[in-house]
Amino acid sequence: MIPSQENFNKYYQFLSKLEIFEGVSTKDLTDFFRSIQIKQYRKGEMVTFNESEHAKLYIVFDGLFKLVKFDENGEEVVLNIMDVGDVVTPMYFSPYYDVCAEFVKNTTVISFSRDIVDNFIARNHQFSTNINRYLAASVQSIMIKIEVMQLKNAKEKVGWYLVHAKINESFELPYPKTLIAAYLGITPESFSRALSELKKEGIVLENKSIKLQSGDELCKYCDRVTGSSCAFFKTEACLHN
Amino acid sequence: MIPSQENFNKYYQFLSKLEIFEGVSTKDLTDFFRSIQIKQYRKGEMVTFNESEHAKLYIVFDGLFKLVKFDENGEEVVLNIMDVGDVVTPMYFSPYYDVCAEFVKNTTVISFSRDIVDNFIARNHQFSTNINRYLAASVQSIMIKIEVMQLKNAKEKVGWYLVHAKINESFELPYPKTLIAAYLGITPESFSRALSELKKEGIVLENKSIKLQSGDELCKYCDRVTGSSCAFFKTEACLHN
DNA sequence: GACAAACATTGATGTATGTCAATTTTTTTC
DNA sequence: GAAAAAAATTGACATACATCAATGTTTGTC
Repeated sequence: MIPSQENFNKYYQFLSKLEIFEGVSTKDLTDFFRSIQIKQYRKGEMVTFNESEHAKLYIVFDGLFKLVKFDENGEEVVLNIMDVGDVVTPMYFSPYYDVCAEFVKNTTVISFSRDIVDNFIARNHQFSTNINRYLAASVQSIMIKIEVMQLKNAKEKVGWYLVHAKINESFELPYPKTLIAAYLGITPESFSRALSELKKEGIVLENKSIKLQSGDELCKYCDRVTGSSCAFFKTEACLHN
Repeated sequence: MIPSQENFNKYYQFLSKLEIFEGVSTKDLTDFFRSIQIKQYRKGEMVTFNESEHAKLYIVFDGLFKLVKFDENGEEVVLNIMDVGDVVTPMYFSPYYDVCAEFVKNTTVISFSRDIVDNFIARNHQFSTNINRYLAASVQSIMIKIEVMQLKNAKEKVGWYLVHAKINESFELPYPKTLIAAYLGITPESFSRALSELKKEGIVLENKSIKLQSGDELCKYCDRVTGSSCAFFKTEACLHN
């Protein structure tokens, strides 16, 4: 779908605030944004980024989806939860690597075809740098995910996710528990049991809002990268030295 | 250490064959390679890429190391096995994300400081593109790792690793079993038991060499991306359609 | 605001893989 | 090529989490 002028402005406003376009001149952006493609998906829909559909850069404008992989038995891994403003670039993946988008809400996705992106990268050094940073950040965050999945038990995983939410979303659990459980690689049952363990430590979830008894109960579940966005990072209240 | 002219040629030969320098003009490369730094590490050594040492691009010239992360209890995850020609770029990671190199053999590492790399990226578009591709490939391979670690049981993990080895290293197990076990997130004991399960299926490991009864026993453990490098990919002998 | 659908919790039970310990095999070193 | 060190195997046992099933709670829809 090619957007009308009015809609174009709406998308322009949205896109120009994203990190991957930071520092790119208004003129270049306007130009680049001319080639946006918009697509809507319904809650529950599932799309495989198969060979022919790989070659794009996708940005979530509105809604929510899971980036998942299935094995032969239909078991799924949640690679990432894609929220408004999040970016995914299967365009440089192997055409044989099938990832899949599973829409959790009705979702509007903005996409740019690979040629357009490659062309823009070639012409605009700032954008090229931004894409580098974005990819490096992806590498880092998946590495952290591996670490969490392999070293932590269920309680620690949930604790870790809660500090995350506490620091970034100010004490709100942003998604349904089932979704977070899947992201953490545990069952909803284990998630629930982990929560009741945490309750004993003074960490309570009251309709999606995190309540702490004394305030520092979650600190032991915090990693340094997440911690570095915390108001108390490296103060005497913080466990990171 | 700054290399002598003779050594410089040796490194030049080596580096110029790497994917990340593909398509870059000889002149630009020669220039860039002037700023290489060489460092040797001894088997068993461990180096944390702490804040001050993050800002580099590292290339394994010779030897072998594990890229690992430790938690508070000293438990480790092997994020990757770094072999000759492999590249790691913590330079765009958070300064608070500590990864660690654990040297499995005596190892020579070539590095470039971040300023130098950034500068080269700015001047040389081909190199910038290569770095993009390299980072995207990293994202993909870590995603595959997550998938393997979460969906497969011990036997399937080992089977998966063996197809890998079969296709890429022509029937040789490239590393000690303990190292591969750690990479797969299982104990050496489980690795060993998985191997004896596989033996029942006609897959035998005879001093680091993979012997197959009829030849297709490993196919069921193959993923499409790995498979796409196989000589029989998508032929009637292949399970991928 | 009633009903269905989705989400969440709780308990009982099973199992894959970790842990510990003893032994064998392979590799390294002098 | 003998001795020491490292790597691999095997068995007995423990356990965290998955699975299954029943029930309760929240959310969304007409």
